[in-house]
Amino acid sequence: MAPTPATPPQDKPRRADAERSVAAILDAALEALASDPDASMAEIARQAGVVRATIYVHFPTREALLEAVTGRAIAEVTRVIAAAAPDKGKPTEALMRVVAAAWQTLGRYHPLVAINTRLSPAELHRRHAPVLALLHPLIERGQRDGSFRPDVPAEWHLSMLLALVHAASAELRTGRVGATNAEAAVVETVAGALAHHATLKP
Amino acid sequence: MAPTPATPPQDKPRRADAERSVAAILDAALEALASDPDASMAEIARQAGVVRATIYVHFPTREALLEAVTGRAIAEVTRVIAAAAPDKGKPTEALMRVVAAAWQTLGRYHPLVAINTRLSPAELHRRHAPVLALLHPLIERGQRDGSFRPDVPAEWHLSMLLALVHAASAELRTGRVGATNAEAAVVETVAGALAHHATLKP
DNA sequence: TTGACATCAGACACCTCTGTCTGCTTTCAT
DNA sequence: ATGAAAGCAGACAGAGGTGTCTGATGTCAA
Repeated sequence: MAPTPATPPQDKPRRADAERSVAAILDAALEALASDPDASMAEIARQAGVVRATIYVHFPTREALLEAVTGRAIAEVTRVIAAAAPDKGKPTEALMRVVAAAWQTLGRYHPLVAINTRLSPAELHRRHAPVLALLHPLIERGQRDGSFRPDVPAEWHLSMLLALVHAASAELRTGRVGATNAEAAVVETVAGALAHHATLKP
Repeated sequence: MAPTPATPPQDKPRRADAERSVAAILDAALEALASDPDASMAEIARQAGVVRATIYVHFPTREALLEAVTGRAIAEVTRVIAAAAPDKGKPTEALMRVVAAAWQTLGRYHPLVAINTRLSPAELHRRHAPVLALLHPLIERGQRDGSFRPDVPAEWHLSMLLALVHAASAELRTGRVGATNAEAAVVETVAGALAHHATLKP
């Protein structure tokens, strides 16, 4: 319930070595939590080349570290989506443009997606709230003009979108599909999933 | 690696009260793990109205209990899917029929889906192997005849299918969508996601 | 009815993780 | 160059979890 700030930002100007440590810790957390979403602080510290206590200098608790890691990624994706102008052009085209943009940015954060699997659906939605809020008008616009299936709430489409993108990211990590095909595949899969195609109804 | 049997079946004929205990434990595990996938053995025992040690009489380890709970559901869904004849009729129609059948059976196991979120993608695929094996030929058949997008491996489609059904189940549990709409929505969402629609490609 | 099975109640050893604390040393900023 | 900030090393208490065990009590099946 507490309005925890996503990233514990540059409140106080940190010293150069502190800045380096924080970066190393965040990167290590990203990697460590990718292979094991329950990775301990000790494991993260080890990968960061840092002593465990050092983490607690910058992040008061494990939870805070998690928030910082995910917040960084979500914030970046949110920026990219906003830049892709979800409110411009035909809904289907806008959707594909937005998903493509998000996917590319997500490229740097595929490890992070594994963390999502440790969240309850409610918590997952809470963390993705900025992204979902940005997309909600687009979905409704598409439902009004018949681009997207109108007989479900917009939240349904948003959940499916989220699930597909995350699953695609996981698929990429397994190596079952190459990075080259992945972008086109995820864009079209999402577009097809939300689309309102009368032909499919017998 | 060990070929653990999904359900520790009726090796030895258990006594009537033992049978009752096992059932209560499995049901309690289902519920407990739904609200918290990390629920402890103590919590499960409490909900089952049983002492913790009793669980260990029937399930040697926590892992084994988890296997038993998930195995029961997967086995049932597998049976239902097989009964829906995925190899008969046009691929798209077969897919919709199969998804609808699976979804209905899944109805009793929606709590269980939460457990999936604690599994790595690889582990998730392992547990769903019986289901995926059953669907694999259908996907390939649909790719050959142009029903499903052919430019991705069949495994891609299977992953997206799995992700959508699980997400839909989660969506249902949040109450954001009613049970009445859910079946049609999930069926059409899946069908649209896998479909090969040339019109979407600009 | 009787003996084997199952449960209960409670304890135990063991483990892992978190968060804190205490010196001591290194590194940065001024 | 000097003091403050940051890091290291290692320890600590506390919480919570798992799996095992014992002995007493209840329950089923033949």
